[in-house]
Amino acid sequence: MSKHVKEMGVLKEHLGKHQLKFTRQRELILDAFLKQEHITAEEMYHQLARKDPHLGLATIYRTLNLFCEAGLAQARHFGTQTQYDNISHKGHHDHLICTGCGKIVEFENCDIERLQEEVASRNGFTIQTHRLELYGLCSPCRQ
Amino acid sequence: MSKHVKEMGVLKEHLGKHQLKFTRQRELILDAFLKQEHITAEEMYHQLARKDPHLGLATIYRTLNLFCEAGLAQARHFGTQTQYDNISHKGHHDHLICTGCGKIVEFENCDIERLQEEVASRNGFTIQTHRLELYGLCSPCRQ
DNA sequence: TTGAAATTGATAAACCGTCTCAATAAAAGA
DNA sequence: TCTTTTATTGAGACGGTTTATCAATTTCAA
Ligand SMILES: [Mn+2]
Ligand SMILES: [Mn+2]
Ligand SMILES: [Zn+2]
Ligand SMILES: [Zn+2]
Repeated sequence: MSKHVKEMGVLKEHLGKHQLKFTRQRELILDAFLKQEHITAEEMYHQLARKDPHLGLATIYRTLNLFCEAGLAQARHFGTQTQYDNISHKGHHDHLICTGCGKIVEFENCDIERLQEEVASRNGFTIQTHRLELYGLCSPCRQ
Repeated sequence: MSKHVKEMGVLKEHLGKHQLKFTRQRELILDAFLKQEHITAEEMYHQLARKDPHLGLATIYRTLNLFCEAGLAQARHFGTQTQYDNISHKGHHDHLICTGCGKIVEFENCDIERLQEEVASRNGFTIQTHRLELYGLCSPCRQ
């Protein structure tokens, strides 16, 4: 009856290719992760403490990093902490972040991405990844 | 005979407005900072150890953060460390970063900035700041 | 020159994420 | 299934970076 069948498949395929094992913890953490857009290891730790009080913080970190390698998540260093971004069904995207209330809006913009390529090639670079964050005030926070 | 007269003025004005004092350390650190495009506190600490072996690391951190408040620097959390970006005469700009050799190229692109505004207003946001980093390989690093 | 107030340097502490390692669990083989 | 191998886990130690603390010192306005 578990949801996230497709993503669980992605994880299992990655595990298979790397001689890794499918564990109760990995299943539990993936289920919780896929319900979020972004989450920190610490947040997930507290959230899962109810379901399994013995789940260690190190396991959360290890598992979220595993999800990154499997292409389900993407780590973003955000201020002092690391946010794990759920990219399982969305793929790449960038973020608008309200400095008032902390709200995060995801967006994609092909024109910007194209101009990025232009800037890169003009400087002799080949882009591998990028990071774009717009900080400002959302409509409610401006009153 | 010191250079950086203009920036020293900016600093002094900020100090004056906030009841802060102009010290030998602040002058020394600003002079060193303005010779760099980007630098970490640790790098500056080692660099200045020759001129003043007693300059404390905490003072470097405090002073670089002060420069941010005065609008001379901008902190960017970069991996595990904080880079202080010299924006005194360049103003805002973004970065191309080579994942091979670590080289950083600064750039400005009005078209991208304009599209960012568009994205923001379409989502009801007013942009205060943004952060755009393009990661890839520079021409030498691609062989 | 004096004195209030800010600053400094040394170091402790906080914080975040990784590492270590003995115990446990998974899965492959018999 | 039972056995054996190998990966994983959880607890806590650890390491790197930045901030907090505080007594001594320096700045600067009066
Ligand atoms: Mn996102
Ligand atoms: Mn720069
Ligand atoms: Zn808001
Ligand atoms: Zn390079």
